[in-house]
Amino acid sequence: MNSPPANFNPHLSVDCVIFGFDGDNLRVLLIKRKGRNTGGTKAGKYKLPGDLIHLKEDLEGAAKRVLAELTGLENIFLRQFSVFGNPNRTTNEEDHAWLEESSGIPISRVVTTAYYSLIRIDKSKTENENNHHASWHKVDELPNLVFDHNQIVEKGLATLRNEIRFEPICFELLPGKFTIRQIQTLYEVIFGKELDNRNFRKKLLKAKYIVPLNEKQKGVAHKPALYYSYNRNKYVETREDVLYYNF
Amino acid sequence: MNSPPANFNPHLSVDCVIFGFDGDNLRVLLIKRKGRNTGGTKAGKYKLPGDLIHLKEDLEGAAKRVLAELTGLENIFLRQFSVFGNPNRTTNEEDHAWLEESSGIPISRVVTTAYYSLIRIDKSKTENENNHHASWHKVDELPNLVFDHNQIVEKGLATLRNEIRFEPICFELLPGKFTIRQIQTLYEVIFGKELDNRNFRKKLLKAKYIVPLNEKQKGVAHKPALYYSYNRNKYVETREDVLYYNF
DNA sequence: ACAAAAGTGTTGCGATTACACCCATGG
DNA sequence: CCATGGGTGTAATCGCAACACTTTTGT
Repeated sequence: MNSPPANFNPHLSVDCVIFGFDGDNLRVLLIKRKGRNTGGTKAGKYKLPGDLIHLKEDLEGAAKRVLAELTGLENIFLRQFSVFGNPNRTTNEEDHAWLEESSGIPISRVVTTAYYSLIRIDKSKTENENNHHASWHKVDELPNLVFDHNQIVEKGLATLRNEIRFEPICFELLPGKFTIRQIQTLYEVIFGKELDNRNFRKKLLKAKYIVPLNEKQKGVAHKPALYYSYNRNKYVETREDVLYYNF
Repeated sequence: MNSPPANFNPHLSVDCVIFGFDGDNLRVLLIKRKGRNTGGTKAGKYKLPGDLIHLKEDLEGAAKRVLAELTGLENIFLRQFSVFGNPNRTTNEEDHAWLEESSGIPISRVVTTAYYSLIRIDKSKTENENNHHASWHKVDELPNLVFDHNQIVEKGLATLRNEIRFEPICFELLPGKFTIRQIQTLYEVIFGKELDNRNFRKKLLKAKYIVPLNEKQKGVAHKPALYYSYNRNKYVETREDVLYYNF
């Protein structure tokens, strides 16, 4: 009925859990599914950004492609964390119909490799600048997603929660200059609990890769905070993992 | 030229890095590749146990199937750790020929999901009891494996090294009753360094899930060691992670 | 002057390290 | 009685947790 696979493999996909931090909340970038059904009653379920893998394409390459299309950014933090291959993950009727329709080929089961990615919201294309109907959603107030995408987010979040304790990857989520308080808030929302701020700064500022700038906040109605920046080289050289949170 | 896929998906496989501990060394279970070439000049390269995924089969199910066939064991420790999907991972000519021959179908690129598994060598079928030409190899003296299997082992080992620091999974590798020294040796070979045995026991024996038995070693030419066993329930109940090695 | 968030030090406790000798057994 | 590896305690140090007040700014 349909022609054989054209440029992509009908069994393999990547999906990206893209995290961003708006200063108060950890958010995930979702897109609204396009397709015939969009106008119907069940219009526009949300899904994770993802795509089938092109023939001859690397998995990570596919993830980067999806990311670049969506956010306009290259060289962003990207890490594989799991594979989802349950044979009935795509058997929900509506989901399956959409799959075949949007890919144009008959599809039985899709195994997806899941990546999580950390981006600076301010650097990304805004929600309206791309034509993917993308939007940022609070990670703890997500709508129902297609397939097993809720599960994928959950596992991606668990991975982030774990890895951020040992590696200074939080800076991928923060602007180029930031205050210590911003880092602390980020940790607090990721761990879901408050941290003692004296102890937090003490620990954090031992890290030589967090360097103070000669610049303070402006226009705030309280003592302005000092800005810092992250020196990746200092981390790579020394590999000192001062961040070691046992929450 | 060939008939379409019969019972399995030609793009998806699982591979298992099966670790065992013989009392002195960490070992990996390898099988010798069967096929026409076996008799030829380049006879019998080693590979990881693995297989293509059956249609409608779960990824983890496939890994369990491979494991059960090979070792005769069910319910063994199994954990997904990565996906390898580089499009030229199977392009080595010899490897690729073997792939198509043994599967009977034309194959372009195979994405494999890698699992690592911990088993008690003594409980497994012996090397001769199965007909897969399986053998245990010291993890630091592996031969050249097919495809990217050396890389897969390396990453599996790195994962094990990390996870064993936080979870009491070492018992999966030890016999039902064991001495503290055995655990220590296991950690030493995995971390590749010696540990202070007074401090090691002190830390270890705080864990309530390691319970002393009323039995000692017999027939050793020195003070016999006390045997202990692992109480999984005590761990699951309390989740006390006393194992916390910062090697 | 007031509100609001930034920034700062000390003390007690528990965990980690370093380190050396006696014990039980088989041969 | 000797060789072998099992098993034990203490003291010094380090890192972590708990905790409250002063500073700087805008209004």
